[in-house]
Amino acid sequence: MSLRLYDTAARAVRDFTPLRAGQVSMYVCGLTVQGPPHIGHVRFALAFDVLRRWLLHTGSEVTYVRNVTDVDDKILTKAAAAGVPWWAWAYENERAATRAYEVLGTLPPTYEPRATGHVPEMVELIERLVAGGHAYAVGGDVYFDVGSFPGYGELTGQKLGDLQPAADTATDERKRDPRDFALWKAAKPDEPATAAWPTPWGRGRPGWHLECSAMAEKYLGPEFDVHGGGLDLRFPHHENERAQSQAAGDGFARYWLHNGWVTMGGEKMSKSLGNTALVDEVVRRVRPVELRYYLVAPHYRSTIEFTEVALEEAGTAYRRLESFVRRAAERVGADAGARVLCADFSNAMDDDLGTPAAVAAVHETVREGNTALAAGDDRAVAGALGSVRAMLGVLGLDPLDPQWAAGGSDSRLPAVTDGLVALALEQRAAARARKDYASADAIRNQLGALGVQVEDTSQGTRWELT
RNA sequence: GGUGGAGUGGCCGAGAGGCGAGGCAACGGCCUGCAAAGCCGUCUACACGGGUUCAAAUCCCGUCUCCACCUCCA
Repeated sequence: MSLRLYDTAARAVRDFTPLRAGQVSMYVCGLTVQGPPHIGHVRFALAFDVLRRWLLHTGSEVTYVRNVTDVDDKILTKAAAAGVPWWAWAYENERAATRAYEVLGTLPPTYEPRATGHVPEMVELIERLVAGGHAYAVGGDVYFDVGSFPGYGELTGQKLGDLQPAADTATDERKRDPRDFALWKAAKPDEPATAAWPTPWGRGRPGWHLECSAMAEKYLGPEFDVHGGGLDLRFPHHENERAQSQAAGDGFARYWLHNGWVTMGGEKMSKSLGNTALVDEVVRRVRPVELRYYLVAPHYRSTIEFTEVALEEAGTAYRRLESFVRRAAERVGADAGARVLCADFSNAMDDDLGTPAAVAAVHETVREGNTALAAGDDRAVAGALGSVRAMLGVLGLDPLDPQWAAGGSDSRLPAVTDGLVALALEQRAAARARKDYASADAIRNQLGALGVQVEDTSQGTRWELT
């Protein structure tokens, strides 16, 4: 069986055959860096990280481009409200996004272009569209002429006549058709001069959709394999990208993939609804790897209703897997066992990244491994360990991966240390009370050897690290 | 109004005509000095009403509820 993926454009699962065998090109819409990312913002990164890992595992090279939208209306508004330059606001939030991607163990993209770095490419693309009769300038704005592209609406099954007219009243009368969308926006007097670039149509800034068309072509060529992003990007963003690029003569994306929502209280997680959980905050209470398990185990196209109970359950389930891997590694060595995947796992992954069934396969292998562990069958333990690590690796969840191995990041450790030292000191106090000074001194010496210096004061015993 | 998606056992969460996904919780057992972990077993569900079929959670018709997009949005 080979990989099959659900293609939004086809509204069906299709066999996946890349343009060039063994070399997959992916463009994934990244974040508009207008604020720190919440759990919902980050799901797409995990979903496409799993796709990438699966492609890599099955022997493909993957060129993965994920953009950063670092100039747009919201960035300008929010930065102005905060009294900060828009570029500083954008960069601060870009760093927050990068931290979130990293803490959840996503592989870094092959390249991560910023919109502001690609104005010349965008201008060129607009020129091609104007020359081809697909775009027109009005004042300093340039609009895409939706009527000039017969395929408009095909991606999402929209008919032009059924669309609700756009609500951007200010520019309405300048458009030939209310559904025409901005490729380029003229600079406005109240916007910072630094947020405008010179073009043949005057100074201005990019319309949102244009950047992806321009950057995808620059880094992946006129036609590439996978274009991904969140569900909400289907329309208008991806419909518009597709229209621009194809009107300009590019083949553009061959498969369109969209991930589902993270909801809270039944509704899409979003700042305006106030139902968000920031990645930074959640990761303080829950180990990042457990959060990753929680977000990766359900199917990427289904909705995840974010609840504390479900998050805890995911943690428990993950710890079961982790516990087997650790115990098995102690027994037979971390690298023992062939790294072969279960057939069930591979079949599940090939079937539109069926992570739920894939995770079930991991749990079953762990059960076999636990049985082998109890029976003292080291060969079987090694087999299960190699297999489990390989499968978890594909999901980015191998507990022994250096990404997760650093125990120092576990926030519970200081409390554990306090408790352990207190425990030792209680034993020592008990020994002193019965005048067993040999035992008391032995405890003090052992603690000292670990760098814990014990001092008996009139206020009681205290300790510090030397 | 248009387009798309969802409703599954105590909970999470898959599946998509017939063989009890998986996990969490609970209960019983094995193991264990006790516990934990682990293993075995129990709990047989698919929003509602019709229909098709030997057989429907899965297909068809209808109904209800919820969500998303059509304006910025992962």
